[in-house]
Amino acid sequence: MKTRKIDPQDKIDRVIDVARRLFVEKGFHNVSIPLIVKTSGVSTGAIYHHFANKESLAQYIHEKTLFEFNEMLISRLVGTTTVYQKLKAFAQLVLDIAENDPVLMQYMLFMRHDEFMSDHQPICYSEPFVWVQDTVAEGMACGELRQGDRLVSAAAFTGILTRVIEIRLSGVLPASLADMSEEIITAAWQAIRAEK
Amino acid sequence: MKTRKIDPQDKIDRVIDVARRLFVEKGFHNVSIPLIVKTSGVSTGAIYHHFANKESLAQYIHEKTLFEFNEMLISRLVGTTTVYQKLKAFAQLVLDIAENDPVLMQYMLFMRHDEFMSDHQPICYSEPFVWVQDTVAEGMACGELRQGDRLVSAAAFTGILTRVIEIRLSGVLPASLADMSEEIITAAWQAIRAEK
DNA sequence: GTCTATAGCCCGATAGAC
DNA sequence: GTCTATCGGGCTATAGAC
Repeated sequence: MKTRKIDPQDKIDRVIDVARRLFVEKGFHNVSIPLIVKTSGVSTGAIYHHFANKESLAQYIHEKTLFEFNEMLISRLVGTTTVYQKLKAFAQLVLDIAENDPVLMQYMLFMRHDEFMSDHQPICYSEPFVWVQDTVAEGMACGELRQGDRLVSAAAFTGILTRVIEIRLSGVLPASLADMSEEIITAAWQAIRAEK
Repeated sequence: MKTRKIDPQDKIDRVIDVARRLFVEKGFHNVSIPLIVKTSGVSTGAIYHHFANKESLAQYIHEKTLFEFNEMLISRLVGTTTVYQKLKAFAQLVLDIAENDPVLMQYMLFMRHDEFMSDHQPICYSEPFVWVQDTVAEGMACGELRQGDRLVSAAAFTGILTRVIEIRLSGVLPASLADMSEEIITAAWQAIRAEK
């Protein structure tokens, strides 16, 4: 079996990683192609050979990121049955990602997708967030959760998580989310569960 | 008393209003001076006469917006005594603003301040959010709130509000926040209050 | 497929008349 | 104080060699 000299995919993967990090750090319009070229070590020509333009690159990164997150969620849900278990698995996942792959989480939470997607769907319509809404609806139906508007309860649950992650990633919260996860998940659950 | 012909302040106020709306809608770097000129009807020269550069304009808007919000909070807190009353007043304020002055709320929640302020303080350090943290600490001390990390509880309370506002302002939540305020504030309170 | 060089555009900021 | 006209610079995207 011949060893391939240099996989072209390596270059493009490097571009994608670097560009996603830079987009998150500086915002789409503060990241120039020359900067991506300098940071990734891949030339302008190579980038434009793979992507029609800067928007296409950003859109590709967007889809790839959502897909990765969704795959992780699906694998975490294996074996969960109650609404509590499912939502806890979701919460644990986002807290884990925030600590271990902060760029992915920052992209999901803070990226202004409308800067490169004119017909942009709000992120609340992306699969994982629709899943939270459906799970919340299920919890209301079976009495585990307080009755009410499913959008509001879903937003309450995710809002706690995202805001805690936000203060952690901005450096305000000194403790790691792993250490605080029990307390965070308790707060999120109290916000939506049915009264005893 | 003479009537002034044209108050120069009018022009500059129009620039500030227009620029804040455009910054919120499109982001700092997607708003060009020519666009502000066209939208506000005030010329390039007039803008640069009042502001050293585009960053200065954005910083002025930033300070003005935070100041306005803080003033509103202070006036809403008059007469409140318990931690519940105080936090409810805060919640009611942000929900009211989100419905009545969405640009102000969008600015507070979604603006990337680091695009025009290099030494930018995270917004969680701004006066109103520090106030929430202090109030939460007060509630823990007197037993109204569940014991725990004050940053986490404060983030839980504000996170519910901001996420609900986010889905409302993005058009996903059809019901007005005024109609949902009781349910929203209940969720936020349940997240942090002491067990009965 | 990948590179360098550069065309063409729009921006922020300035100059100078009024 | 306000205007129009314009300069210099950095950007996206392309051209053409290898």
